[in-house]
Amino acid sequence: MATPDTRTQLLDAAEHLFAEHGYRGTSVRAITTRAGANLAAVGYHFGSKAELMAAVVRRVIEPISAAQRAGLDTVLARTSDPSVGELVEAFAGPLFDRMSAGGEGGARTSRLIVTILSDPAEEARSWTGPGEDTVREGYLAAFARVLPGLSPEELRFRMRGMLAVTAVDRLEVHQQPTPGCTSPVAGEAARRWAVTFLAAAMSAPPAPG
Amino acid sequence: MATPDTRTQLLDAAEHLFAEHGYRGTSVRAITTRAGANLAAVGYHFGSKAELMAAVVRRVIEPISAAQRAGLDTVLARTSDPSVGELVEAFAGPLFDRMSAGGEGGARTSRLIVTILSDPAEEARSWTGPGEDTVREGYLAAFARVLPGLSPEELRFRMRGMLAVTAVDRLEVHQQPTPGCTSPVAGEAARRWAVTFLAAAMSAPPAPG
DNA sequence: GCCTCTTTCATACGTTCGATTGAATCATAC
DNA sequence: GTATGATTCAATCGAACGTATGAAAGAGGC
Repeated sequence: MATPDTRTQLLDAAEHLFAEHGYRGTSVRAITTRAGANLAAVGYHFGSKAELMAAVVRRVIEPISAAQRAGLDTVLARTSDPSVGELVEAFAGPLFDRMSAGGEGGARTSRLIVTILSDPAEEARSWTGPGEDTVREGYLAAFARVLPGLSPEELRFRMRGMLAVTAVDRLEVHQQPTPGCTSPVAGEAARRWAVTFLAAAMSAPPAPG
Repeated sequence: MATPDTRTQLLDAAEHLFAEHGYRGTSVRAITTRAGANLAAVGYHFGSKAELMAAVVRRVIEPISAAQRAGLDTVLARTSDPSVGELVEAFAGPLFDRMSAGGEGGARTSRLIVTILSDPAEEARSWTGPGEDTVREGYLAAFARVLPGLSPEELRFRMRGMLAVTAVDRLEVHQQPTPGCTSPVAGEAARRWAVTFLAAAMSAPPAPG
Protein backbone atom coordinates (compact mmCIF):
# COMPACT_ATOMS: atom_id res chain seq x y z
CA MET A 1 0.00 0.00 0.00
CA ALA A 2 1.77 3.05 -1.25
CA THR A 3 1.40 6.02 1.01
CA PRO A 4 -1.06 8.43 -0.54
CA ASP A 5 0.13 11.80 -1.65
CA THR A 6 0.20 14.79 0.61
CA ARG A 7 -2.97 16.24 -0.81
CA THR A 8 -4.98 13.13 0.02
CA GLN A 9 -3.42 12.83 3.46
CA LEU A 10 -4.46 16.39 4.15
CA LEU A 11 -8.01 15.63 3.08
CA ASP A 12 -8.13 12.55 5.29
CA ALA A 13 -6.73 14.33 8.31
CA ALA A 14 -8.98 17.32 7.78
CA GLU A 15 -12.07 15.16 7.43
CA HIS A 16 -11.28 13.49 10.72
CA LEU A 17 -10.56 16.65 12.62
CA PHE A 18 -13.29 18.82 11.15
CA ALA A 19 -15.82 16.12 12.00
CA GLU A 20 -14.50 15.75 15.51
CA HIS A 21 -13.86 19.35 16.52
CA GLY A 22 -15.72 21.45 13.99
CA TYR A 23 -14.32 23.96 11.57
CA ARG A 24 -13.25 26.62 14.00
CA GLY A 25 -12.10 24.07 16.53
CA THR A 26 -9.57 22.61 14.12
CA SER A 27 -6.33 24.42 13.44
CA VAL A 28 -4.34 24.16 10.27
CA ARG A 29 -1.44 23.08 12.42
CA ALA A 30 -3.41 20.16 13.81
CA ILE A 31 -4.32 19.04 10.31
CA THR A 32 -0.82 19.18 8.91
CA THR A 33 0.62 17.50 11.97
CA ARG A 34 -1.84 14.63 11.67
CA ALA A 35 -1.17 14.36 7.96
CA GLY A 36 2.58 14.35 8.54
CA ALA A 37 2.92 17.36 6.32
CA ASN A 38 4.37 20.81 6.61
CA LEU A 39 2.33 23.69 7.90
CA ALA A 40 2.47 25.43 4.55
CA ALA A 41 1.07 22.41 2.70
CA VAL A 42 -2.52 23.55 3.18
CA GLY A 43 -1.77 26.88 1.60
CA TYR A 44 0.04 25.29 -1.27
CA HIS A 45 -2.48 22.58 -2.12
CA PHE A 46 -5.74 24.30 -1.28
CA GLY A 47 -5.07 27.97 -0.91
CA SER A 48 -6.65 28.41 2.48
CA LYS A 49 -8.27 26.57 5.34
CA ALA A 50 -11.74 27.42 4.05
CA GLU A 51 -11.01 25.96 0.64
CA LEU A 52 -9.66 22.82 2.26
CA MET A 53 -12.92 22.48 4.13
CA ALA A 54 -14.84 22.93 0.91
CA ALA A 55 -12.79 20.17 -0.70
CA VAL A 56 -13.42 17.85 2.24
CA VAL A 57 -17.12 18.48 2.11
CA ARG A 58 -17.27 17.97 -1.62
CA ARG A 59 -15.48 14.64 -1.32
CA VAL A 60 -17.94 13.46 1.31
CA ILE A 61 -21.15 14.84 -0.09
CA GLU A 62 -20.79 14.10 -3.75
CA PRO A 63 -21.12 10.29 -3.60
CA ILE A 64 -24.09 10.67 -1.29
CA SER A 65 -25.76 13.12 -3.61
CA ALA A 66 -25.06 10.89 -6.59
CA ALA A 67 -26.59 7.90 -4.82
CA GLN A 68 -29.65 9.92 -3.91
CA ARG A 69 -30.06 11.08 -7.47
CA ALA A 70 -29.59 7.58 -8.85
CA GLY A 71 -32.02 6.16 -6.33
CA LEU A 72 -34.67 8.65 -7.32
CA ASP A 73 -34.13 7.90 -11.00
CA THR A 74 -34.41 4.17 -10.37
CA VAL A 75 -37.63 4.53 -8.43
CA LEU A 76 -39.19 6.84 -10.98
CA ALA A 77 -38.12 4.62 -13.87
CA ARG A 78 -39.96 1.71 -12.36
CA THR A 79 -43.19 3.48 -11.57
CA SER A 80 -44.61 6.93 -11.86
CA ASP A 81 -46.46 6.45 -8.60
CA PRO A 82 -43.96 5.27 -6.01
CA SER A 83 -44.75 4.75 -2.35
CA VAL A 84 -43.63 7.22 0.27
CA GLY A 85 -41.48 4.52 1.80
CA GLU A 86 -39.59 4.00 -1.43
CA LEU A 87 -38.84 7.69 -1.74
CA VAL A 88 -37.75 7.92 1.88
CA GLU A 89 -35.49 4.93 1.45
CA ALA A 90 -33.91 6.38 -1.67
CA PHE A 91 -33.35 9.72 0.03
CA ALA A 92 -32.25 8.69 3.50
CA GLY A 93 -30.54 5.42 2.65
CA PRO A 94 -27.35 6.80 1.11
CA LEU A 95 -26.75 8.81 4.25
CA PHE A 96 -26.35 5.54 6.14
CA ASP A 97 -24.31 3.61 3.65
CA ARG A 98 -20.93 4.82 4.75
CA MET A 99 -21.62 3.61 8.22
CA SER A 100 -23.01 0.27 7.16
CA ALA A 101 -19.86 -0.17 5.15
CA GLY A 102 -18.12 -0.67 8.46
CA GLY A 103 -15.79 1.24 10.67
CA GLU A 104 -16.58 4.60 12.11
CA GLY A 105 -16.63 6.38 8.79
CA GLY A 106 -20.38 6.69 8.93
CA ALA A 107 -20.46 8.41 12.26
CA ARG A 108 -17.75 10.71 11.03
CA THR A 109 -19.73 11.49 7.93
CA SER A 110 -22.82 12.15 9.96
CA ARG A 111 -20.90 14.43 12.26
CA LEU A 112 -19.43 16.29 9.34
CA ILE A 113 -22.84 16.85 7.83
CA VAL A 114 -24.10 18.25 11.08
CA THR A 115 -21.09 20.53 11.15
CA ILE A 116 -21.94 21.76 7.70
CA LEU A 117 -25.59 22.29 8.48
CA SER A 118 -25.14 23.99 11.78
CA ASP A 119 -21.86 25.87 11.52
CA PRO A 120 -22.69 29.54 11.65
CA ALA A 121 -19.38 30.54 10.07
CA GLU A 122 -19.49 32.73 7.02
CA GLU A 123 -17.52 30.25 5.00
CA ALA A 124 -20.07 27.51 5.59
CA ARG A 125 -22.41 28.99 3.02
CA SER A 126 -20.10 27.95 0.21
CA TRP A 127 -19.39 24.45 1.43
CA THR A 128 -22.19 22.74 -0.41
CA GLY A 129 -22.71 23.24 -4.10
CA PRO A 130 -25.77 23.58 -6.31
CA GLY A 131 -25.76 19.84 -7.00
CA GLU A 132 -27.26 19.09 -3.59
CA ASP A 133 -29.99 21.62 -4.14
CA THR A 134 -31.12 20.07 -7.40
CA VAL A 135 -31.27 16.65 -5.78
CA ARG A 136 -33.47 18.03 -3.05
CA GLU A 137 -35.65 19.78 -5.58
CA GLY A 138 -36.06 16.48 -7.40
CA TYR A 139 -37.24 14.72 -4.25
CA LEU A 140 -39.43 17.67 -3.41
CA ALA A 141 -41.22 17.32 -6.72
CA ALA A 142 -41.58 13.56 -6.32
CA PHE A 143 -42.99 13.87 -2.82
CA ALA A 144 -45.31 16.61 -3.97
CA ARG A 145 -46.83 14.25 -6.53
CA VAL A 146 -47.22 11.44 -4.01
CA LEU A 147 -48.55 13.67 -1.23
CA PRO A 148 -50.94 15.96 -3.08
CA GLY A 149 -52.71 17.24 0.03
CA LEU A 150 -49.70 19.06 1.43
CA SER A 151 -48.96 22.72 0.95
CA PRO A 152 -45.53 23.46 -0.48
CA GLU A 153 -44.49 25.03 2.81
CA GLU A 154 -45.46 22.05 4.89
CA LEU A 155 -43.79 19.70 2.45
CA ARG A 156 -40.62 21.71 2.67
CA PHE A 157 -40.86 21.56 6.43
CA ARG A 158 -41.09 17.79 6.24
CA MET A 159 -38.12 17.53 3.92
CA ARG A 160 -36.09 19.51 6.38
CA GLY A 161 -37.25 17.24 9.17
CA MET A 162 -36.12 14.25 7.19
CA LEU A 163 -32.69 15.75 6.76
CA ALA A 164 -32.53 16.63 10.43
CA VAL A 165 -33.31 13.12 11.57
CA THR A 166 -30.82 11.42 9.31
CA ALA A 167 -28.06 13.91 10.04
CA VAL A 168 -28.42 14.36 13.76
CA ASP A 169 -29.22 10.75 14.44
CA ARG A 170 -25.75 9.42 14.98
CA LEU A 171 -24.53 12.50 16.76
CA GLU A 172 -24.92 11.22 20.27
CA VAL A 173 -23.80 7.78 19.22
CA HIS A 174 -20.41 8.92 18.10
CA GLN A 175 -19.68 11.32 20.83
CA GLN A 176 -20.66 10.13 24.21
CA PRO A 177 -24.21 8.87 24.45
CA THR A 178 -26.84 10.20 26.76
CA PRO A 179 -26.48 8.49 30.10
CA GLY A 180 -28.26 5.20 30.10
CA CYS A 181 -27.94 4.82 26.36
CA THR A 182 -27.00 1.40 25.20
CA SER A 183 -24.08 0.59 22.97
CA PRO A 184 -23.88 2.30 19.60
CA VAL A 185 -26.35 0.75 17.25
CA ALA A 186 -25.29 -0.84 14.02
CA GLY A 187 -25.79 1.25 10.95
CA GLU A 188 -28.14 -1.23 9.38
CA ALA A 189 -30.58 -1.13 12.28
CA ALA A 190 -30.47 2.65 12.42
CA ARG A 191 -31.21 2.75 8.74
CA ARG A 192 -34.33 0.62 9.16
CA TRP A 193 -35.43 2.65 12.14
CA ALA A 194 -34.96 5.89 10.27
CA VAL A 195 -36.85 4.74 7.18
CA THR A 196 -39.73 3.48 9.28
CA PHE A 197 -39.81 6.64 11.36
CA LEU A 198 -39.61 8.97 8.40
CA ALA A 199 -41.98 7.10 6.12
CA ALA A 200 -44.67 7.36 8.76
CA ALA A 201 -43.90 11.02 9.32
CA MET A 202 -43.96 11.91 5.65
CA SER A 203 -47.20 10.00 5.14
CA ALA A 204 -49.06 11.91 7.82
CA PRO A 205 -52.11 13.85 6.69
CA PRO A 206 -51.69 17.61 6.49
CA ALA A 207 -51.67 19.44 9.79
CA PRO A 208 -55.07 20.87 10.77
CA GLY A 209 -55.61 24.61 10.63
CA MET B 1 -37.49 51.05 31.87
CA ALA B 2 -34.37 51.04 33.94
CA THR B 3 -31.34 49.72 32.16
CA PRO B 4 -30.61 46.23 33.38
CA ASP B 5 -27.43 45.53 35.26
CA THR B 6 -24.22 44.59 33.54
CA ARG B 7 -24.62 40.93 34.28
CA THR B 8 -27.96 40.76 32.51
CA GLN B 9 -26.73 42.81 29.59
CA LEU B 10 -23.86 40.39 29.19
CA LEU B 11 -26.25 37.46 29.16
CA ASP B 12 -28.45 39.13 26.56
CA ALA B 13 -25.57 40.04 24.31
CA ALA B 14 -24.01 36.62 24.67
CA GLU B 15 -27.27 34.85 23.87
CA HIS B 16 -27.58 36.86 20.69
CA LEU B 17 -24.04 36.35 19.54
CA PHE B 18 -23.63 32.72 20.56
CA ALA B 19 -26.82 31.89 18.68
CA GLU B 20 -25.70 33.79 15.63
CA HIS B 21 -22.05 32.86 15.37
CA GLY B 22 -21.60 29.85 17.62
CA TYR B 23 -19.44 29.53 20.68
CA ARG B 24 -16.05 29.65 19.06
CA GLY B 25 -17.18 32.23 16.56
CA THR B 26 -18.03 34.69 19.29
CA SER B 27 -15.28 36.60 21.07
CA VAL B 28 -15.49 37.95 24.55
CA ARG B 29 -14.70 41.32 23.09
CA ALA B 30 -17.72 41.17 20.80
CA ILE B 31 -19.94 40.31 23.75
CA THR B 32 -18.72 43.06 26.00
CA THR B 33 -18.85 45.59 23.20
CA ARG B 34 -22.45 44.72 22.42
CA ALA B 35 -23.32 44.80 26.09
CA GLY B 36 -21.64 48.19 26.50
CA ALA B 37 -19.43 46.73 29.17
CA ASN B 38 -15.74 46.50 29.78
CA LEU B 39 -13.75 43.57 28.48
CA ALA B 40 -13.00 42.39 31.98
CA ALA B 41 -16.67 42.23 32.92
CA VAL B 42 -17.05 38.67 31.69
CA GLY B 43 -14.22 37.52 33.89
CA TYR B 44 -15.58 39.38 36.85
CA HIS B 45 -19.20 38.26 36.61
CA PHE B 46 -18.83 34.75 35.24
CA GLY B 47 -15.21 33.73 35.60
CA SER B 48 -14.67 32.70 32.01
CA LYS B 49 -16.23 32.61 28.59
CA ALA B 50 -17.24 28.97 29.04
CA GLU B 51 -19.06 29.71 32.28
CA LEU B 52 -20.84 32.60 30.61
CA MET B 53 -22.04 30.23 27.92
CA ALA B 54 -23.22 27.79 30.57
CA ALA B 55 -25.20 30.58 32.22
CA VAL B 56 -26.74 31.58 28.90
CA VAL B 57 -27.77 28.03 28.15
CA ARG B 58 -29.21 27.53 31.59
CA ARG B 59 -31.31 30.67 31.28
CA VAL B 60 -32.70 29.53 27.94
CA ILE B 61 -33.17 25.85 28.63
CA GLU B 62 -34.61 25.92 32.11
CA PRO B 63 -38.02 27.41 31.26
CA ILE B 64 -38.34 25.02 28.37
CA SER B 65 -37.48 22.06 30.53
CA ALA B 66 -39.89 23.22 33.20
CA ALA B 67 -42.69 23.56 30.66
CA GLN B 68 -41.95 20.11 29.31
CA ARG B 69 -42.03 18.64 32.78
CA ALA B 70 -45.24 20.45 33.66
CA GLY B 71 -46.83 19.36 30.41
CA LEU B 72 -46.01 15.75 31.08
CA ASP B 73 -47.38 15.98 34.59
CA THR B 74 -50.60 17.54 33.35
CA VAL B 75 -51.11 14.87 30.74
CA LEU B 76 -50.39 12.04 33.13
CA ALA B 77 -52.62 13.55 35.81
CA ARG B 78 -55.54 13.51 33.42
CA THR B 79 -55.15 9.99 32.15
CA SER B 80 -52.77 7.13 32.61
CA ASP B 81 -53.11 6.24 28.94
CA PRO B 82 -52.45 9.39 26.92
CA SER B 83 -52.29 9.52 23.15
CA VAL B 84 -49.01 9.77 21.32
CA GLY B 85 -50.07 13.14 19.98
CA GLU B 86 -50.61 14.51 23.46
CA LEU B 87 -47.15 13.44 24.53
CA VAL B 88 -45.56 14.85 21.40
CA GLU B 89 -47.37 18.13 21.91
CA ALA B 90 -46.24 18.36 25.52
CA PHE B 91 -42.65 17.59 24.57
CA ALA B 92 -42.22 19.57 21.38
CA GLY B 93 -44.59 22.43 22.11
CA PRO B 94 -42.46 24.34 24.61
CA LEU B 95 -39.65 24.45 22.09
CA PHE B 96 -41.85 26.61 19.88
CA ASP B 97 -43.37 28.87 22.46
CA ARG B 98 -40.65 31.47 22.48
CA MET B 99 -41.12 31.98 18.80
CA SER B 100 -44.88 32.11 18.93
CA ALA B 101 -44.50 34.76 21.59
CA GLY B 102 -43.36 37.03 18.80
CA GLY B 103 -40.16 38.53 17.56
CA GLU B 104 -37.18 36.54 16.53
CA GLY B 105 -36.52 35.14 19.99
CA GLY B 106 -37.71 31.72 18.94
CA ALA B 107 -35.40 31.40 16.02
CA ARG B 108 -32.59 32.51 18.25
CA THR B 109 -33.51 29.93 20.83
CA SER B 110 -33.69 27.26 18.20
CA ARG B 111 -30.32 28.27 16.86
CA LEU B 112 -28.82 28.24 20.31
CA ILE B 113 -30.11 24.75 20.95
CA VAL B 114 -28.58 23.55 17.74
CA THR B 115 -25.33 25.14 18.80
CA ILE B 116 -25.49 23.28 22.06
CA LEU B 117 -26.33 19.98 20.46
CA SER B 118 -23.82 20.14 17.68
CA ASP B 119 -20.90 22.08 19.07
CA PRO B 120 -17.99 19.72 19.31
CA ALA B 121 -16.15 21.89 21.80
CA GLU B 122 -15.00 20.27 24.99
CA GLU B 123 -16.89 22.76 27.09
CA ALA B 124 -20.17 21.89 25.44
CA ARG B 125 -20.48 18.75 27.54
CA SER B 126 -21.18 20.78 30.64
CA TRP B 127 -23.62 23.20 29.12
CA THR B 128 -26.76 21.25 29.90
CA GLY B 129 -27.46 19.99 33.35
CA PRO B 130 -29.01 16.83 34.75
CA GLY B 131 -32.44 18.44 34.78
CA GLU B 132 -32.86 18.03 31.04
CA ASP B 133 -31.92 14.37 31.26
CA THR B 134 -34.56 13.60 33.85
CA VAL B 135 -37.21 15.29 31.72
CA ARG B 136 -36.22 13.18 28.78
CA GLU B 137 -36.23 10.07 30.90
CA GLY B 138 -39.73 10.94 32.01
CA TYR B 139 -40.97 11.21 28.46
CA LEU B 140 -39.08 8.08 27.54
CA ALA B 141 -40.96 6.14 30.18
CA ALA B 142 -44.30 7.63 29.12
CA PHE B 143 -43.72 6.82 25.47
CA ALA B 144 -42.59 3.34 26.41
CA ARG B 145 -45.92 2.68 28.09
CA VAL B 146 -47.91 4.03 25.14
CA LEU B 147 -45.78 2.29 22.51
CA PRO B 148 -45.23 -1.14 24.03
CA GLY B 149 -44.05 -2.81 20.83
CA LEU B 150 -40.88 -0.74 20.55
CA SER B 151 -37.48 -1.87 21.76
CA PRO B 152 -35.77 0.58 24.12
CA GLU B 153 -33.13 1.27 21.49
CA GLU B 154 -35.61 2.12 18.78
CA LEU B 155 -37.60 4.26 21.17
CA ARG B 156 -34.47 6.17 22.09
CA PHE B 157 -33.76 6.61 18.41
CA ARG B 158 -37.19 8.11 17.93
CA MET B 159 -36.79 10.46 20.85
CA ARG B 160 -33.58 11.71 19.34
CA GLY B 161 -35.34 12.17 16.03
CA MET B 162 -38.01 14.21 17.73
CA LEU B 163 -35.39 16.48 19.27
CA ALA B 164 -33.61 16.78 15.94
CA VAL B 165 -36.73 17.90 14.09
CA THR B 166 -37.75 20.50 16.62
CA ALA B 167 -34.25 21.88 17.01
CA VAL B 168 -33.04 21.94 13.44
CA ASP B 169 -36.36 23.01 12.02
CA ARG B 170 -35.97 26.75 12.19
CA LEU B 171 -32.31 26.65 11.29
CA GLU B 172 -32.66 27.44 7.62
CA VAL B 173 -35.48 29.83 8.29
CA HIS B 174 -33.43 32.12 10.43
CA GLN B 175 -30.30 32.09 8.43
CA GLN B 176 -30.88 32.28 4.74
CA PRO B 177 -33.41 29.77 3.46
CA THR B 178 -32.80 27.21 0.79
CA PRO B 179 -33.32 28.83 -2.59
CA GLY B 180 -36.95 28.80 -3.50
CA CYS B 181 -38.08 28.69 0.07
CA THR B 182 -40.96 30.94 0.86
CA SER B 183 -40.99 33.51 3.59
CA PRO B 184 -40.26 32.37 7.13
CA VAL B 185 -43.21 30.53 8.51
CA ALA B 186 -45.02 31.67 11.57
CA GLY B 187 -44.17 29.82 14.74
CA GLU B 188 -47.71 28.65 15.23
CA ALA B 189 -47.89 26.91 11.86
CA ALA B 190 -44.51 25.31 12.36
CA ARG B 191 -45.66 24.04 15.71
CA ARG B 192 -48.70 22.34 14.19
CA TRP B 193 -46.62 20.92 11.39
CA ALA B 194 -44.06 19.55 13.80
CA VAL B 195 -46.62 17.94 16.06
CA THR B 196 -48.38 16.33 13.12
CA PHE B 197 -45.13 15.16 11.61
CA LEU B 198 -43.76 13.79 14.86
CA ALA B 199 -46.95 12.21 16.13
CA ALA B 200 -47.16 10.14 12.97
CA ALA B 201 -43.50 9.23 13.21
CA MET B 202 -43.68 8.20 16.85
CA SER B 203 -46.81 6.16 16.20
CA ALA B 204 -45.22 4.08 13.48
CA PRO B 205 -45.07 0.35 14.09
CA PRO B 206 -41.65 -1.04 14.98
CA ALA B 207 -39.21 -1.34 12.11
CA PRO B 208 -39.09 -4.81 10.53
CA GLY B 209 -36.10 -7.06 11.15
C1' DG C 1 25.49 17.84 -15.72
C1' DC C 2 21.99 21.14 -16.07
C1' DC C 3 17.69 23.41 -16.56
C1' DT C 4 12.64 23.58 -15.24
C1' DC C 5 8.73 22.72 -12.79
C1' DT C 6 6.68 20.89 -8.68
C1' DT C 7 6.65 20.14 -3.95
C1' DT C 8 8.37 20.55 0.78
C1' DC C 9 10.58 22.98 4.35
C1' DA C 10 11.78 26.20 8.40
C1' DT C 11 10.59 30.51 9.79
C1' DA C 12 8.41 34.64 10.43
C1' DC C 13 4.48 38.22 10.34
C1' DG C 14 0.49 40.46 11.88
C1' DT C 15 -3.75 39.59 14.18
C1' DT C 16 -6.85 38.02 17.46
C1' DC C 17 -7.91 35.53 21.34
C1' DG C 18 -9.07 34.65 26.62
C1' DA C 19 -7.44 35.93 30.80
C1' DT C 20 -5.34 38.91 34.33
C1' DT C 21 -3.83 42.94 36.90
C1' DG C 22 -4.00 46.94 39.80
C1' DA C 23 -5.78 51.30 39.95
C1' DA C 24 -10.05 54.07 39.75
C1' DT C 25 -14.94 54.66 40.59
C1' DC C 26 -19.23 53.91 42.81
C1' DA C 27 -22.66 52.78 46.46
C1' DT C 28 -23.70 52.17 51.08
C1' DA C 29 -23.38 52.19 56.08
C1' DC C 30 -21.68 54.20 60.02
C1' DG D 1 -16.73 62.47 55.92
C1' DT D 2 -14.85 58.44 55.67
C1' DA D 3 -14.18 53.58 55.66
C1' DT D 4 -15.65 49.32 53.13
C1' DG D 5 -16.96 46.29 49.78
C1' DA D 6 -18.59 45.86 45.03
C1' DT D 7 -17.92 47.04 40.41
C1' DT D 8 -15.76 49.11 36.34
C1' DC D 9 -11.85 50.58 33.90
C1' DA D 10 -7.55 50.90 30.73
C1' DA D 11 -3.79 48.28 29.76
C1' DT D 12 -1.21 44.30 29.06
C1' DC D 13 0.19 39.29 28.93
C1' DG D 14 1.38 35.02 26.56
C1' DA D 15 -0.49 31.86 23.44
C1' DA D 16 -2.58 30.35 19.31
C1' DC D 17 -4.26 31.42 14.98
C1' DG D 18 -4.16 31.70 9.41
C1' DT D 19 -1.20 33.06 6.00
C1' DA D 20 2.95 34.37 3.44
C1' DT D 21 7.82 34.00 2.05
C1' DG D 22 12.02 32.45 0.11
C1' DA D 23 15.22 28.91 0.31
C1' DA D 24 15.90 23.84 -0.13
C1' DA D 25 14.82 19.38 -2.09
C1' DG D 26 12.98 16.32 -5.53
C1' DA D 27 11.48 14.65 -10.24
C1' DG D 28 11.90 14.36 -15.28
C1' DG D 29 13.62 15.61 -19.85
C1' DC D 30 17.47 16.50 -22.60
